[in-house]
Amino acid sequence: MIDNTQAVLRKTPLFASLTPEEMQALAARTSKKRLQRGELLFGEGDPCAGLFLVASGKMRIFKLSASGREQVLAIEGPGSSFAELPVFDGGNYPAAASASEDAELLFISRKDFQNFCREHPDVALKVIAVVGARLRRLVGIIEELSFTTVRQRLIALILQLAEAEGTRAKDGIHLELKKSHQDFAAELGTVRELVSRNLSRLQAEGYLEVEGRKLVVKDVTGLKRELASPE
Amino acid sequence: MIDNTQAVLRKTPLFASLTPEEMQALAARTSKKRLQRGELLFGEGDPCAGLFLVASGKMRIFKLSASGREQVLAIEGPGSSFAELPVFDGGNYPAAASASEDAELLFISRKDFQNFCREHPDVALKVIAVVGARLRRLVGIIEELSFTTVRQRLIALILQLAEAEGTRAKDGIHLELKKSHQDFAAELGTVRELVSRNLSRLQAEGYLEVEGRKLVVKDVTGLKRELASPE
DNA sequence: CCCTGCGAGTGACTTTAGTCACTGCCAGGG
DNA sequence: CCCTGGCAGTGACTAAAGTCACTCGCAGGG
Repeated sequence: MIDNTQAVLRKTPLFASLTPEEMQALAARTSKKRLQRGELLFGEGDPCAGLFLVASGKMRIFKLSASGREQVLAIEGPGSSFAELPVFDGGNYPAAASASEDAELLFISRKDFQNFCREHPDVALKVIAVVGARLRRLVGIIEELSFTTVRQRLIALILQLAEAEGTRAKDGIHLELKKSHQDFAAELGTVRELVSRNLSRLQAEGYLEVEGRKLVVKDVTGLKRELASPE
Repeated sequence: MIDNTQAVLRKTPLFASLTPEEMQALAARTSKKRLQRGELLFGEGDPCAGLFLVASGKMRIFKLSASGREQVLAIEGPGSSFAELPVFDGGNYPAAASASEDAELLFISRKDFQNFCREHPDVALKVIAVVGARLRRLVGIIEELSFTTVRQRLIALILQLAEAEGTRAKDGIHLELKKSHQDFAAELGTVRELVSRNLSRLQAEGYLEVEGRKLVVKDVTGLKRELASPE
């Protein structure tokens, strides 16, 4: 499993450009962590211990409201890093992280990472690039929350999933949902019931076929039209 | 006005730690720009020309929706920089920027700034810190949009303004609003009418005294209670 | 095999948000 | 002095969003 560590580093944009020796050095400073689906890695406001890399599985970065609602900020898969930021500014984690699938992580302590950055200035530039991408995504979330309806966000999410993991058939694109409505609601910034209802409604309107967690997207262009038109 | 340039650099966190010679070198590469209140500096999606520093006035960074609504992402005053990000990742500006007050800016072209960063690795670390702060603010906006009502956001904004620029009197904290309801609506992610209505309602409930653009916050603790309690 | 618990679907309802249309106010320019 | 244009307030309405309270179905554990 140890040589695996370097493979993970190589797949992570932050470190992909390191020489084998540098990787070796860095790999020696990582530790492993396993999480089961649903397990919490850290909570919002926890002091920042260091940086995490996703080796396998998926991590969910989210905010939790006083009333128990969740808002997902990001879902990070293999090759992604997260919590880079508090490592630098010394603040606490601004959001919580839990495993949305069983996951394996690599951990690098704050100190080690900071030292490493000082010795490898180009890594700092990579950090900026990664953080920049994250920032763009957050701006996207704000845009969606501020300008669009739950219905539109749901449609956008479905189209995205269909594109990414759907299989084309002659009656439409088949798609298997891997999460509960609850989870989708958290990603869309709403509640379970609205996901359920909007799915039903989209089905009633003929855009979709819903059967349990299996979806058939029947009218992609129609859905896209829904996104574009203001009503 | 030219020596002024260095004063601005010194006030900007990104460059505050440079030596006088470095500042000199950098100052030589900046150009000035003046904007009148309301003037647009760049639009969303424009290709990124470089980095801007605020010398005086205020800049509003915002998103514009298809239907004409605005959502403010940040307001940057003297000493702030903005558009650092696209400088690095080469993408377009993710949002638009306009002057919310008459403003003077310093401009540094993408190339110059990149070269400068390469020669001064510690500046790159500063960039990370600045971007980190920005990211935290965006997460805050998402949290507000997702979890709170317009009413609560308005209350939070008023309390913030009262704290920052209000004057204490025995009938409450006096506060002069410097922007239109329209502008506040854009900051809160809603529409003019709701700002107007919610202000009236807060007055009716005895929390505020509204008279044109003059506000008297009469019950700070009551308002804070409104923020905490879910209803 | 029953019980339990989670996830899903839905009806009925309340509350917020947003839209439209109009009125009124005031400041500045012609 | 009138006209115009930007800003503010509000009534009346529609439409989203969210809440509450159930019911149903199914999978797993005891």
